[in-house]
Amino acid sequence: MEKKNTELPPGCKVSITGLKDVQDIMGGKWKYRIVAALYFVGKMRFMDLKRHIDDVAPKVLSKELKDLEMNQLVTRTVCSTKPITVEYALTALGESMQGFIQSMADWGVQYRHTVIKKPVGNTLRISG
Amino acid sequence: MEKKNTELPPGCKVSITGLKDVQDIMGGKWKYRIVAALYFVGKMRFMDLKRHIDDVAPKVLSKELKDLEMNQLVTRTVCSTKPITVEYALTALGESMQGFIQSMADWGVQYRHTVIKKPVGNTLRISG
DNA sequence: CTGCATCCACCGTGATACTG
DNA sequence: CAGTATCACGGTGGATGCAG
Repeated sequence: MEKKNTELPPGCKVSITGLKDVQDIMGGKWKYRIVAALYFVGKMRFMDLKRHIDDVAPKVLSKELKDLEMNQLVTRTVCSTKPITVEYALTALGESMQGFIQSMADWGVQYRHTVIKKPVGNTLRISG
Repeated sequence: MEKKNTELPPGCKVSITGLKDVQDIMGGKWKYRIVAALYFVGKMRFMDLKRHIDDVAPKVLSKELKDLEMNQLVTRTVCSTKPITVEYALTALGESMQGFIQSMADWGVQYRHTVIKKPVGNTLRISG
């Protein structure tokens, strides 16, 4: 099995594997928004989350949450209330993403300022 | 035009717009790897890049590069050599992404350690 | 309220072959 | 060498309806 020359220089510190893992875990259109919402708002029920996040289709939200739960970034708690409700919350692991998510968002804001030159709005809404 | 309740708490510092911008710009399967390769290896020709990055199909690599160029993250320089060659390099803007890309990759490595519990390899190849 | 089932349209990705 | 053309395929996201 022939190895191709895919080596990076010795000083290289970035892990492509790490990048790919993150892309797998956070793939899809909504995961970053879900995590951000849960981080800043705290645990939420399904419909609250849905309303916060641009009215994503329930099927899609459900799937995204299931993915996040499987990867141990979110917990799902069923409350035995009258009509059943379910609460979602970030795990410690999920919260630990805030660091680079923040960096990413900040870069995006900076990019918008310097390149797109259009306002960010007031950066305080989940949708838009 | 009815506004939905999509407000985040006043202390919120993350910009969803910023996140979406980054997702738009860096969408697709290969862009992070391309940027990482160009960052650590420096300017490269098309085929070199292709070889570095897991032998991605030329059509796909071409498209990704065109996207990155359009968003001013890479430059494309045609060299009038015998058979024409083209060099791709990061712009300052592209290099400025290294910060959060690094954070993201590091988080991914940490995640792999604590959750997947499988080795990262030696983190020094673009593919794999 | 939650979220699954079904159906469907679209796009991203990929293999291969070909042109300048 | 640096791409483009063509074709094919699967996954993702979305609409709607229904079930626990």
